[in-house]
Amino acid sequence: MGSGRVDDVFDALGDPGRRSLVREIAARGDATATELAAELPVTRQAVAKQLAVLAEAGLLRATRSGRETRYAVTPGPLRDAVAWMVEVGAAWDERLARLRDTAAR
Amino acid sequence: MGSGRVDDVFDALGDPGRRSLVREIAARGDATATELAAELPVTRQAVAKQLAVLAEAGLLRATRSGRETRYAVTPGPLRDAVAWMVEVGAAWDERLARLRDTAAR
DNA sequence: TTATTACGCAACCACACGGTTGCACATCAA
DNA sequence: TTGATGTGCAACCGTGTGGTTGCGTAATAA
Repeated sequence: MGSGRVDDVFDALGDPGRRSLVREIAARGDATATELAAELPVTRQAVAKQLAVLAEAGLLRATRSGRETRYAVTPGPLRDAVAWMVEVGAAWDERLARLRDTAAR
Repeated sequence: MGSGRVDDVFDALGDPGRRSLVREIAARGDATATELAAELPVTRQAVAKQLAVLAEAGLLRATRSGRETRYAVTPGPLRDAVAWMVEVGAAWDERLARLRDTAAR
């Protein structure tokens, strides 16, 4: 169950840098590669690469307007990943199943 | 918040093979490296290495009895990871609500 | 127009890491 | 004891990938 998309999400979230990007974008609402790179010790191209991976995994949505491309968080895949964790956890600990209510919302 | 332990969990779950191991152990209840490797196209040492990573992240608990070491899932860290995802998702939702208010005006 | 800004793409590089082989030690059965 | 089984540790290897530099192009500003 839910292995296809969920796998991509975990792969994408497997990198600390990418997790920071998701966190930052979620906090800002949206952002461009240039904006994000401005406050990081890496180049814009590096950030753009990671944003591409996140977008490929479905975690971000890219919208180009004029000469800039803005990225925003797509909560759907996150919910799938949460479901996976709850599922695995539920097999071992029924207490975790209660989180399903909170997460499913 | 939620950066220390959660980061280890995502790093550990970032590998497809390790996710399979967690899934399998959760289904069995517990298992040893030898048992798991018996049904995989990799060596016991490879499995043992991954189990060590998972245990280091707090996802597994190792219990040695006699000459065998059995691993079982520890649900705590999974809960933290779920919390992180819900948190990020919530931040997005909040932002979205704010945009909705602005647009309605 | 010219200059500037923001992207995207393509090589290239270095290092982390998953996997392997080999070996030594501990435990249980004979 | 001897033999089989289960681990753990160390060294080595190949590759995936995050990061960089460099360049070409589209969109705004002057």
